Amino acid sequence: MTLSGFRDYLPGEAAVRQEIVRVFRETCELFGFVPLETPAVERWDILAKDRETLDVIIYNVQGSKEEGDGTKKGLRFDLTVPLSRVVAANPNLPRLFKRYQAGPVWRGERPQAGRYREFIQCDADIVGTRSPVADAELVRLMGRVFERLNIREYLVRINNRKILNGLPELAGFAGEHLPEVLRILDKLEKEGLPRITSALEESQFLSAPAAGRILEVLKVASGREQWLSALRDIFAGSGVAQEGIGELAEMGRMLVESGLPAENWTFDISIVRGLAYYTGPVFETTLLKCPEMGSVCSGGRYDSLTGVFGLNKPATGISLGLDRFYAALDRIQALPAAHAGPAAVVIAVDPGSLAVAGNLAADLRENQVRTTLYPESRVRDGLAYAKAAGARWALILGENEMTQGTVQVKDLATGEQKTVPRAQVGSVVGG
RNA sequence: GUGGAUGUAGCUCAGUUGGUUAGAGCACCAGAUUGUGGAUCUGGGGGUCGUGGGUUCAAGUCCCAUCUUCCACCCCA
Repeated sequence: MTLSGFRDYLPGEAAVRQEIVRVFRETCELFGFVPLETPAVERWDILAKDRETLDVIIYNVQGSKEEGDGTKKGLRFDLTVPLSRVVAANPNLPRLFKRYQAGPVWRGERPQAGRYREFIQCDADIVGTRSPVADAELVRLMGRVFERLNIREYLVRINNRKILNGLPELAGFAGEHLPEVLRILDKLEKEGLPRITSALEESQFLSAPAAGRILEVLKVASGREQWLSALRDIFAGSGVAQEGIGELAEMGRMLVESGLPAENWTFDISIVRGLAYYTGPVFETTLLKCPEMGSVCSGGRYDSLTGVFGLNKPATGISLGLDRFYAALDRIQALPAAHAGPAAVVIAVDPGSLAVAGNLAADLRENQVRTTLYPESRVRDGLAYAKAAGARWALILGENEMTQGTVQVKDLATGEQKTVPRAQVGSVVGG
């Protein structure tokens, strides 16, 4: 029995999860990223550096009696803060640092479907450039991961915090109330424009004209070229917003050139992102067939986070939530196939044949065939194991075969069985 | 963290206003078949009814607590 929000992954599920991570890693390397690994446990002041409110979700780590020091520590709740720490602590890293990392993180929130207390994040980050080209590369990278997993029906929605930062100026409300306003905008997709409209109109922080200006922005909602030009007009007087719009325009051009299909991305003013450290472009990805699972992959630019640790470098990153992604794919029956378990099972008829069977298994493995040597000389059980394990071939040998120098090769998919000379087994099973 | 549902065999579930040794299908195991799985037949094992208390002559059924999973809020992958 596991703790609430913590789970075991039995082989069938674990194999598929690892397959997804494998695709993620390969794609990252194809995009020129290098791996990074950091500890699960971090000093508390590092984790809580950016936001005191995060305290509520950070797991406390008591440490052992033996270690005895009073350092307060906790489990990492994301991979971005540790990355920022590493970057700040290692000034000799390449000026342009592209790293990927897949590993567990912990958050003490109430579990729900696709939402756990321990979950794996697959992160790709680019440190050392302010160019929106980097943000576009991250979106393209994750698009590639989706494509390789045969997921075509997904949508990356992109916004820029700089545009949202122009809202107080545009609508005429105090900047300190922006977080409240953003919380309302964030619910646009979930609750719909009518409810958001009344929420804005009823807000204590907003005058009627202010609410009206915000609604004007909301009506543009999402789009690509038209969206950009509409916002350019609305935010004509705001320098920050214009800067943000310009960055998105460049991102958009790069996405088009990268070959990301137009139906897979859009700009959307209601994408906010809760984490406070975002400063520029932000993105969220949902599976169109499973919108109720929410964002399975998201991220954004955090140009000032490394500064918190003493070395100021711009950075942008994206993160695929493996567990939620898996839960969503499972729900829409789109999980990738995973090859795990033996392709061939070698079965000895009698104890005297086990050694020769072991030798045959070694040969098959030498030929890259995933092979189990059935450890007992019981044909019935060996075949049952082979079937249950999903193996394609059963290779049976006993005294008769040993004297003839042959092996019985049974194709478990068709039930066909034939006598094959020992030397040819590799070509039959391998091909 | 707040509010609300849920929990019976490995899985999906049934179980009548509390009333004898708690059932079904699938799965599993054994035999028919001591060198051949998946079909068929016959037989079989398996549940302290999530856990712990309480009410009652009697609790799967009622009450309380606790845990799990799920839903909403919050937050987010």
